[in-house]
Amino acid sequence: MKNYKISDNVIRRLPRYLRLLDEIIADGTKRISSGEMASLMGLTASQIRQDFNCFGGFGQQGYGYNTEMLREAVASIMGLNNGYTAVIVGVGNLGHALLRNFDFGSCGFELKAAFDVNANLVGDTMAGIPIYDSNGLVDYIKENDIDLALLSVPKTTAKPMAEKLCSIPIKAIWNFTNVELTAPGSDTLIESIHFSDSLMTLGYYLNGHREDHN
Amino acid sequence: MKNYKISDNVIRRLPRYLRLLDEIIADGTKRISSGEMASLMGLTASQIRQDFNCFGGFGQQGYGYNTEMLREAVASIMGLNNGYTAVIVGVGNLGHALLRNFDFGSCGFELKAAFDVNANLVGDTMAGIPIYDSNGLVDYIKENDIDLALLSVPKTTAKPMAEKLCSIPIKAIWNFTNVELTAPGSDTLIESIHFSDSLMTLGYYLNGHREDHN
DNA sequence: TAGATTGTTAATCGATTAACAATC
DNA sequence: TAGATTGTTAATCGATTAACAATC
Repeated sequence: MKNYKISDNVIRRLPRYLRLLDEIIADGTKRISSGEMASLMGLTASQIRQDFNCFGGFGQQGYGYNTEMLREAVASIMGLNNGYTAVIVGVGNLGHALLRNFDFGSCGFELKAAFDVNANLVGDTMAGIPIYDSNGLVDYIKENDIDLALLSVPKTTAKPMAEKLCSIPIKAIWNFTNVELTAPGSDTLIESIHFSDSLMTLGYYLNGHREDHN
Repeated sequence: MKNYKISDNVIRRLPRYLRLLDEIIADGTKRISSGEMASLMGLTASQIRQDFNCFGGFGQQGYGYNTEMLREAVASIMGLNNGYTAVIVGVGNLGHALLRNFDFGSCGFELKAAFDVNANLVGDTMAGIPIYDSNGLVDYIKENDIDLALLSVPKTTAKPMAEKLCSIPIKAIWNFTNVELTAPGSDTLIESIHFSDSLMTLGYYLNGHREDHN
């Protein structure tokens, strides 16, 4: 593993490689060349080889890449076997849907608990996940050494809650609140899913600028 | 409006500008310089001026930008006033949550209807939105000239459903299925929200590579 | 071995940053 | 007017693509 900075562009292609590899492994494909991957994904073979060589050589000249070995290498880079732990903060419609639907395990995370202020929810168990009172959140994170908080509270409480989490500090926040969050003076990583940014981007391309999306 | 290609990087910053502008307009700020925006957003003043100048000059030398004018300019570029129409395809947990929670209007879209195969849901109205049988989806889109389908069906039906939508063709698909979709031979725009890509990226940065996220 | 395909260096392309003249 | 800040051109930086020697 090299020490120089690997660009975020490369990192964000890794999950796509993983997705492709899972698909072709399920089909029984044992080996693949960078050229084949390229045409399946709409990238160049050069770029794919460059990407993997940021982390070391996973291929073999004249042969290509062993799909299962490559899959394991990418999984390991992404920390999929690190047993990260997560909690959900805010069990409204969206938190609820993610709790029930989202496969944390396939991303290397174990969902341990959920937290809400709503007394009607507190004490319940949903899909095997206990829902606790938000008052106990900070202590729970400290005591159980939780890595990540999925933040799905209402917009109005997003910033104070994020600040509280950063001050623990928790290692990472996965932000679904559609509020721009920063972690000044804290090491907490913040990764946001901004639904509206994504939809507005589509609005732009629908707005007569469709030449070149995808 | 220029005719050369504007990069996707620029487009994806526009919603962030909009978010900032909404925030400072709410605070009563009437004008702002590129330098002030830059420090609030962690960008450079140069980049901000370059971004806006892709679409024409919205500022005034010696003064800066009028926040409300700039907000309107960005909104117009993103097509926020175009009255786009949308339907939800698949009313499971996630589709349900988006139907109830997500503010389509603030992105320039009007949610018209939802579709599902589940007979228990068909005929209901949720948050003012009727739920119809999926059998009627294609006709509904054609007859009502729907611009966008939010795709939140189970993984297994994602590809065939996407193909069906592309063959109409619908103008855009907003893909929440976590399946890689393409629209070969069709003009349909596809924009995907891959939750797991986002979470795996966090996994990477948690995995001892934290130097430089954000 | 000959053919294929990687790993890696070099060339190109595009995006960001810096600089500054124009101008409000 | 003088000061401030844009719009825009030029310089830099980084990412992608091309080329090819290494090697399985």
